[in-house]
Amino acid sequence: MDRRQQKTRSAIFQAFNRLLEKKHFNNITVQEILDEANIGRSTFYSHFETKDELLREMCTDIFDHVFSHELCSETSHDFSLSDHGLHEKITHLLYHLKDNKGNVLGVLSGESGELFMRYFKEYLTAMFEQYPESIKRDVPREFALNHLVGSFAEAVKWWIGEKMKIPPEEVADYYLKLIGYSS
Amino acid sequence: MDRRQQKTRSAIFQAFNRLLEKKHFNNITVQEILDEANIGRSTFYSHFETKDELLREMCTDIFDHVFSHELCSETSHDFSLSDHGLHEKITHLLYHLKDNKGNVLGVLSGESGELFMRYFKEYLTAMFEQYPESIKRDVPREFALNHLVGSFAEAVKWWIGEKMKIPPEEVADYYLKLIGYSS
DNA sequence: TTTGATAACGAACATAATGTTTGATATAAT
DNA sequence: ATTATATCAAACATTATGTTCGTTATCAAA
Repeated sequence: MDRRQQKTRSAIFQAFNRLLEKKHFNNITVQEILDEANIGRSTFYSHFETKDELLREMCTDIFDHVFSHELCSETSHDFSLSDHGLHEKITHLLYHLKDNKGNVLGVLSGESGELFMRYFKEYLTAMFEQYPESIKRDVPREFALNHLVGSFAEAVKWWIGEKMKIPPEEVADYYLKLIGYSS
Repeated sequence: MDRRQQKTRSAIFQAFNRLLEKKHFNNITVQEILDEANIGRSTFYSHFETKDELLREMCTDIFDHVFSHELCSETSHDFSLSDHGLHEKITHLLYHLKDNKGNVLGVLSGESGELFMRYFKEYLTAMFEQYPESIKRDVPREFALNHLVGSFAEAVKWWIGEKMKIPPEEVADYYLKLIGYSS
């Protein structure tokens, strides 16, 4: 990819991030992004069709990074399933989120939380599906999966709201207790 | 209040509701509301400052109605706590939501659900606090309560997304199983 | 280092939605 | 019947979105 494209793309992302920390997604105009990123109007539209697509792409970038180890370690070797239990996986994920603090998490706890959460949940669904034993069987699968994903996402939101002061291991502990998971 | 005001106010609410059933809040224009309600532009703006405020007012209307029984039955007589277990209470609540189908469905769709969920969770927190046995004790109280409230709200959202085709009793069953609650 | 390709620029433009102002008309309260 | 005011329609200002186009700057490859 052309260096120029990389440069403007990342300029847009950074500008967008800065704005998202301050105001709600809906109240951010394209013009503000242009000013903050210091790029031309037509340039923006040659990269993203709409503001929504910008958010979508930014979210996938972030989560691809946060979930990268998780997913590839799972799909590449089979034995990793026994290597890493759900507890370790969750802990690992929380550490990643903690690392990403500056860029990303202001958004998640901030005003545009729901939009961000939607993408987060997509990734979480894929994750939990790799741990069939976590999905209770005396309840419809979709319902149980939705419960796991939703409650974990809520737990993370709460944790972030509490400034992540509880250690990841402990959060994982609490969560697994509440969903009745025994490794 | 002037009859004329009542008339247009309710005309706006009804029109808005009809539109919310068909399309997403964000994609509804004021013009469409005007056409559907058959009122003048300036009339709308003499009632509501923005489209968001219209949604907000409609939400409070709905919740005042849906939760009225719950709240008054709890605060008025003490014995109701022993009369109704958590299972019955949840079932009751779900039936109320189902009655409000049209309204709730529209309001909950997409990002419009944010407001709905916030109000909903406030009520739910109060509700779960009346059932101390539902809050697991080997986990910080705030974490556990957040889990109950968040996961129930998610379950309801899912249920509504599924057109409420599962009977309330069954949803209550599933949910209580997942949080490990034994009446 | 030259050259051909293309990304970025910026200004102008079309389109669409929001919200305001106006003075005339209709309807309510008393 | 009179007074107050809600509604109306139409025009208007404003703001944001997304597109177009000719120019300029930058890149990658020979």
